[in-house]
Amino acid sequence: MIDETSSSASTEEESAFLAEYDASQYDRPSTAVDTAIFTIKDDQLHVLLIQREEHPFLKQWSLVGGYINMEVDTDLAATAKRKLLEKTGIATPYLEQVITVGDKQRDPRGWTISTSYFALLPWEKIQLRAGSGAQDVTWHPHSEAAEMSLAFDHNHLLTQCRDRLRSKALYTTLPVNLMEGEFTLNELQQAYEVVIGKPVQAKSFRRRILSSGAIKESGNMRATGKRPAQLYVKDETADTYYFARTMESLA
Amino acid sequence: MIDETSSSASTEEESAFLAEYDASQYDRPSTAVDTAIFTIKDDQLHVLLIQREEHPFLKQWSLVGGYINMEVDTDLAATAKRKLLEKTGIATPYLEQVITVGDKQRDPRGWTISTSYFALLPWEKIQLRAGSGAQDVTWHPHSEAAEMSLAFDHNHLLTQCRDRLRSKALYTTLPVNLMEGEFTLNELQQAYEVVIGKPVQAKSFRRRILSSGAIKESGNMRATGKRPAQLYVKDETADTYYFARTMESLA
DNA sequence: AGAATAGTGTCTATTAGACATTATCGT
DNA sequence: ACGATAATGTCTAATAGACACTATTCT
Repeated sequence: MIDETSSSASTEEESAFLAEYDASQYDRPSTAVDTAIFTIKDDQLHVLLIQREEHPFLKQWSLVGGYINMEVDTDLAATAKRKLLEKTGIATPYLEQVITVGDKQRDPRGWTISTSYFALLPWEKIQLRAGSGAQDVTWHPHSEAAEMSLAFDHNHLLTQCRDRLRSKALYTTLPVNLMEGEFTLNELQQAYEVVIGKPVQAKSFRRRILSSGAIKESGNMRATGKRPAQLYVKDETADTYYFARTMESLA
Repeated sequence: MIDETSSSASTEEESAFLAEYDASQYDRPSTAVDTAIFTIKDDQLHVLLIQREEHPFLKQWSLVGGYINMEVDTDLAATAKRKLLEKTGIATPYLEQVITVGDKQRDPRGWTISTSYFALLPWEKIQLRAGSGAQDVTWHPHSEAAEMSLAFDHNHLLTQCRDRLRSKALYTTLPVNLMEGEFTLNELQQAYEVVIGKPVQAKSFRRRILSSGAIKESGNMRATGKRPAQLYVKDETADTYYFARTMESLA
């Protein structure tokens, strides 16, 4: 059921309207994109933070983000990816939009909007790049970051991103995105446990993961002293798998 | 772990910076909020659409939305609620943020952002208000709306909202928000079936809902011809309940 | 009694939890 | 053989699906 007047995205009348339209004449909130970049390092969930070099919140730590550049960013995710590439050198992370906040209070300069994402990176891949002006960009254990006073409402955004990640780890194969190359099932299980914050049953875990199709045997074994472990790699053709039941996860 | 320089949201230096800051000097995307307002009417999922009175997409149907008014809207949800109140007279619907889209193409005037929400309303409560200028605001069956060519990328936003609603109906008590006052379990089951698009097992459904604590017996019975049915009301003190397992829903 | 709608009994199927047991390595 | 880590066997628990069956009303 197409409306009669619908397909006219370029009538003369509309062209005239657009020609006179001045995009900058109305007051608008400023718009940013902020990403909680997660990785696992030393058996702990870490998040990448940047120390601000400008007001407001000068010197305070913040998520990786910045304003949309309407010249170069084709869409919102492009802004997130651009900042991520600048700071970590990684172009194609797992990236998921979480929540958009916008109000009068979160920035002392007035009404602002920020769309938050979280990214998952395998630690091995990362080579940090000092930002312009030797900006301080460093990994913080999530537990510590959560206790810090971050810039803007980034504590809130970080919590939202963290909760989403933890919750999805209970019923999806998302944490597979934290792995790189070949890995054992026990290593993947550890990644899950770090994300969830609790141990999981090895047997249940293996049953679920292996039936999900998210990973496949690499053919090789890891010989680390005792009984060698089967090595797996991500099945790049597989989407994130959603289980019909959530894991309870142990006390 | 508080950074030494962190709590200084009002140093002299920062005050000076803020005083000189001119919020309008930078180019920014325009920012809107659009809501898919859902209700069930005649055993079909309906969505409220508005016929646009302005360019671009003049005369085409769109979701209920509009620009953020930085003067009156305290936050993003306030914009959604303001528009919803204007069109439906309802102030406190169930409202959930779904996705934020932003790119160069979705509006011919250039880079724009829209944050989408969906709202759930019981049909009985609604009294439509013709908008300013006798604007055309009407309910459309979702199946028809999905076939129409909506303004901007509202087909995409509608799909996202619809998918989120359907998906959550399989493992939460969200559809309870579509009910008003007293209702029978069969009526609630029908609401679920309309949202999901498939029939569900009565026995499983009753087991789940009654164990969720989302509703409680009203004490009254509905006498509609045959065996009378127990009437229930929402338990307003209960949050949306998340089941540990997803319903399969029948073919 | 019969029809219609409300609601239950109960059996099966699936899959997670628990945890004992076996498998395979290095020394 | 022993210790350690990898992996499996298998029993129980929880809950969804299927569907026959009972309950309550009206005519």
